[in-house]
Amino acid sequence: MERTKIKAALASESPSDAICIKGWVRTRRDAKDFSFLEINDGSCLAGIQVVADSAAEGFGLVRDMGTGAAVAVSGALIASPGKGQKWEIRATRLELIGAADPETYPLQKKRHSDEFLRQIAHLRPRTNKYGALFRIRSSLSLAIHDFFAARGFVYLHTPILTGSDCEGAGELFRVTAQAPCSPGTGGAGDFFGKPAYLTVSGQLAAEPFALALGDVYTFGPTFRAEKSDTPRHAAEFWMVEPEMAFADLTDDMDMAEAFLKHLAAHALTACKDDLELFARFVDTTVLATLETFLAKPFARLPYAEAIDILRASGKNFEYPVSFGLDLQTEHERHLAEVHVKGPVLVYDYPKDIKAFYMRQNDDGKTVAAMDLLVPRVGELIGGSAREERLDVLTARITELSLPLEAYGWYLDTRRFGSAPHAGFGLGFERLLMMITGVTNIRDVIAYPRAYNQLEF
RNA sequence: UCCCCGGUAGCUCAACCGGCAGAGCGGGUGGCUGUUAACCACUAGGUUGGGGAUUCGAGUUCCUCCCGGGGAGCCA
Repeated sequence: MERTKIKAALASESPSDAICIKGWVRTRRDAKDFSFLEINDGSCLAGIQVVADSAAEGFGLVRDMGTGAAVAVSGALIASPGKGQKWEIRATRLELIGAADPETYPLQKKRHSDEFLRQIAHLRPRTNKYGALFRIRSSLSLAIHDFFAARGFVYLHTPILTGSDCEGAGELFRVTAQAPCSPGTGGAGDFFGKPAYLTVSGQLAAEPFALALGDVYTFGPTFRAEKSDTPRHAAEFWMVEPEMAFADLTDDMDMAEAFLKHLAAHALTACKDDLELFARFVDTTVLATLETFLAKPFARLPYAEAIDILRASGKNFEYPVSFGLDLQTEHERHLAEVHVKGPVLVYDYPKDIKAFYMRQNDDGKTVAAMDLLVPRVGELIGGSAREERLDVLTARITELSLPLEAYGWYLDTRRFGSAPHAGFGLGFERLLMMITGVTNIRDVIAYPRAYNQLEF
């Protein structure tokens, strides 16, 4: 008999006398002559209740169908006489596909700590919370493509391997085809004949495509070798990077705001059931947070004004606040959590604390850069208008003593048909943290990679 | 890399001033005609993260290493 997914079975309009489901036992409750089994197949948060008695073929195997076992159940889908569920399956045939030894199966039908589940990342998707998390992750990934597709963006795949150590964001992982400790590592005898790295951003590769296809975006893995051992950092994470031709910083901020609102709205509607789990057990404020997000325009604050606000706050910050210094975590939190109490776009940063490619403003002091700060998560988006003027960009590269020759291809885009353009990067895992209320980035990645951590 | 907290049964945690290592859940066995965090009874389960030191005696104090969590820096 053809397998029905539990999500579809639970959504049935009418009973059925022949249905087959396959999944994993979450819990079993035995009475004297019959048993209840709750089966989950990952298609949705809810499981389906199976009632089995001696009339069912294979009933003798029920004693081995403990938590974690893979089973197939055939029977009739009937309205449940019990409380708590609309439908249940009265089994006519039970099959044990894969047993799970109850003495050694690590997952119990009780709540486990995130720290414990992190150690069994290969089994945690079988829990309600992580099943829900990864369904939401999938759904939001697709929503990202929907958003850009609806606006005529081209989805661009930029390389994971790069020879450029000047992408301007963070520490890089080196890649080699040489034996460990070989003297030729990264040199002339190595695979590429020169040092190779894992990408820290697709932006520089995306810009030329924006200046050809108009609007493009990348969505893929990104690698940072910083020894940032915090709940908000991973060595491997996914980043969304739109890049738009004929766009300035205001267009950039408008796009970032529309993008996030689209994703928040999508989570509230398309991921409703899964999201409610997080609202109940992880962070009771997540739904309200998303609704606040949608309710009004994001606050926008020039950096200089943000500095004034921080100074006027009367707060005794650990780190100094003055024009020209980067905002520290405590400052970002004050702006997003205390001052605005919601998402805030801070823009026009001093040029000395920002990357070389950001467009210089006429004041000679600032660049057209923006960060989106959100409560609890901190920096969710970083973006800018790109310096499109060849002479200004060349001068800036020289001023910073960067290797001009390495940027030949990049500067070509400013040499031939240059145009204003802008873009931003969004850390996908941080978005998931914001939406679900999960506080550790390692719990929104299937198999997290971080400093001193490379398991599974 | 720095600062703080923690590591005790499969899981979550107790154990007072240094004095016999415990509970709940989970597991096993038995019971129960509709359960749903099922319920009731019984039962097994420990090198207290590793190493060293102090002491008549260390889960508890000291040193050191390992692992986990939180904060900072850096960033998305």
